[in-house]
Amino acid sequence: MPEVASVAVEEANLLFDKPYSYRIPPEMASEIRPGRRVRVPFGRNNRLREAVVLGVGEYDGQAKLKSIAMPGSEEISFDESMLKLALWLRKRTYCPLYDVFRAMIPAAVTAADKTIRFVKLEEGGAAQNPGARWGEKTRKALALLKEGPRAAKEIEYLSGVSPASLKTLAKRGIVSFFEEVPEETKGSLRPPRAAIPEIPLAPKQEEIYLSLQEKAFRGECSFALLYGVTGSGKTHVYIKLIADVIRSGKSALILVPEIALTPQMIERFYRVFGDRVATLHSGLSDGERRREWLRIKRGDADVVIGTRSAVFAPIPESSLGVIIIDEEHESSYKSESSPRYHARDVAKYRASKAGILLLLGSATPSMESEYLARRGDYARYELAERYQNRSLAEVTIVDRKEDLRRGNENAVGSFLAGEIRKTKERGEQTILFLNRRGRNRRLICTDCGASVECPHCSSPMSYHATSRRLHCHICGYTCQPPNACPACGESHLMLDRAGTQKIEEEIEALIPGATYLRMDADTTGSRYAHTEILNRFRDEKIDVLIGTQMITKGLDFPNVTLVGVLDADMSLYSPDFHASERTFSLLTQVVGRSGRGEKKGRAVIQTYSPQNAVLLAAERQDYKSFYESEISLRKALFLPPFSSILLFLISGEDEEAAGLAAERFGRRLRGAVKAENATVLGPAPAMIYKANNRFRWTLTLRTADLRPLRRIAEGLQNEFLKQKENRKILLTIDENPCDVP
DNA sequence: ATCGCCAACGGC
DNA sequence: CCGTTGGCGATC
Repeated sequence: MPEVASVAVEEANLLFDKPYSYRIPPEMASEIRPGRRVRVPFGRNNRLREAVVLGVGEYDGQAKLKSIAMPGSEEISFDESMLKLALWLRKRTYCPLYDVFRAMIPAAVTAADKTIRFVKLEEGGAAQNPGARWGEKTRKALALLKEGPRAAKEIEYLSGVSPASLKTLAKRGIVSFFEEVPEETKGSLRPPRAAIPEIPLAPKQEEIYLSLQEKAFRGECSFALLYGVTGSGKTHVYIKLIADVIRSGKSALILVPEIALTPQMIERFYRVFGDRVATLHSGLSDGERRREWLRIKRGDADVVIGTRSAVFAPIPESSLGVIIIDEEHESSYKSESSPRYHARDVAKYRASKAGILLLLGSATPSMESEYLARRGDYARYELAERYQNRSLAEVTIVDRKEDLRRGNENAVGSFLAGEIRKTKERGEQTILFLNRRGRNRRLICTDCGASVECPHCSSPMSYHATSRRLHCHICGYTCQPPNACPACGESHLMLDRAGTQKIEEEIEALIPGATYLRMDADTTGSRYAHTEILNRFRDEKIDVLIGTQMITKGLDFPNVTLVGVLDADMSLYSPDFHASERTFSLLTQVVGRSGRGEKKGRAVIQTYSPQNAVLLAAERQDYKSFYESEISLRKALFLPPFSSILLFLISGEDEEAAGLAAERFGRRLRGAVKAENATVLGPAPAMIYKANNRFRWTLTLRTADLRPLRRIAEGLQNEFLKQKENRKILLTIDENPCDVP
């Protein structure tokens, strides 16, 4: 019987993060095993903390040890394979051990069930206030409550009634409050388990499917990359493969980027696999997330679809049958907070341990995956034709300088305006894409030209129409819009028009009578606004949909035959070496929204640099030539996939101290890797130099082989954090970051 | 992080 | 003389 357990404790700073030993009380001895979650007293005040058992052993009688306070539930623990995965992940994420465990099980699952406040109508309550005349909001709230009890927050949200008036209603005995654990079963209803329908495949799809099927059932690990142009029917191949896998009694794990953006794809899986589907994504409530996780854990669902963190879905290694990553090039698969893992790497690990097929799919494969596939590390498949022989959209690049020369400063150029008009006349629809990567409306001083910056970050604040406040996207700080410019003191602040708003005005002027809808951060405030806008666009045959990043993915409207990209240059000139790759992929995706039905699709790309090679490749929708020119550039510059990158981020509240610490660390790093095949750049100020009141510096290391450098980097990080002069300085390390910090 | 320990400093 | 303050070290 084990007497001692070594555990990873939560909220341990990197400075004192290490395995701690605890006695196992005899009555717990039979259930404590590696991977089990427990609570232990920690520190001088013996506050109970969550911990995960790493190993068990005998007590040598040497040290004085505290005892485990209580075991966590067996169901919500880590099996041996997941424990191993956690330790593997820890070696490449440079974070406290418990962070890795925390990322692997959703907080909604591990947290003790919380009750929330509900409201219900009191029996005969209304009779106590005969003839009472309520306000509109109160009447609406009471009408909702007639249907049954509801969460107080929900009532407030739906009716607009204030918490105070609800309280008043309770005081008068008309309603009453009670606390309850929210139901787990609430949520979207989906059809019951259905017979899986036959899916007709085109000959090329069939050929690929059969080859993948052979790999999937070979009983050993294999990796495959499916390159398929937009609309080529990759999903059909996935579904056939998944159907085979679950028929054989195993489970399928499917990763998609930000699921909220592809409700159509999820719908499709529900229609085919019914209640065998479980989803894990950010749009779920805590209760739904907990329910879905437990369904997977209990084996009640064998088709798991989710975003990045779903790669940790609790499917036992022996039941895992296939992993599919759709749109594998998407950067949202890389976590940008601790632990900074890439879901693709985790999927590779799980697939190789389980001895199964990992299938990566994309219309614009990442440079890394395409490189590995061409080298023969992955099997490579190609779907070059659109499903049912629909042709790809015809793309035209328009030089914006032409319009400017003629004095036309509209964002919608004359050629594009003409195309929109023709499309409208044919009774077809247009999508206009504004490429301003999450940039929101700013408050600008007409005197000095500065935009209002966050007081804690070197980053402009953005105006949110829903709250009528300024928000900082870096640190989350919000405030009322100031009256005077913080930079020059003049009170000439003006809200710039939203890019999409400006386009609306132009459409009105250029194409009289055209109907349009706008989709951006301002119009998609609530959870369902997204779907609502898209449904209206489709059902009411709105002429033009104007939107930002959020309209690029997965939309499938057969009547859309024109797509306009207003400013293709925006993402092209960024300091990140991924810029070309991102722009090409973005344009391909946007263009792919056009001509998905039987009608021919068109696309117009407006740019100031019409000779740019990336744009020209996008015009021809020629992934191959894009890849070939980009890969030779990467090779020449010793960039991934020819090298791996370690990014060191050093930050401190004291500007001078942070800079000096970065200098010191730079010298130390260069010294430590002298014998390795590595180059070090920096320290350089981070892109966002000040964030959250901290001044930030970066060092970038490139190497052909990461493996020997992991231990060196971890050692240097430890050494750095232990030094007194670095007391208030943070050092984080990111392997192959996707975004510049 | 967070807490307790000890040594230095200061008001009366 | 005793109370406050701040650096230091440990966390099983």
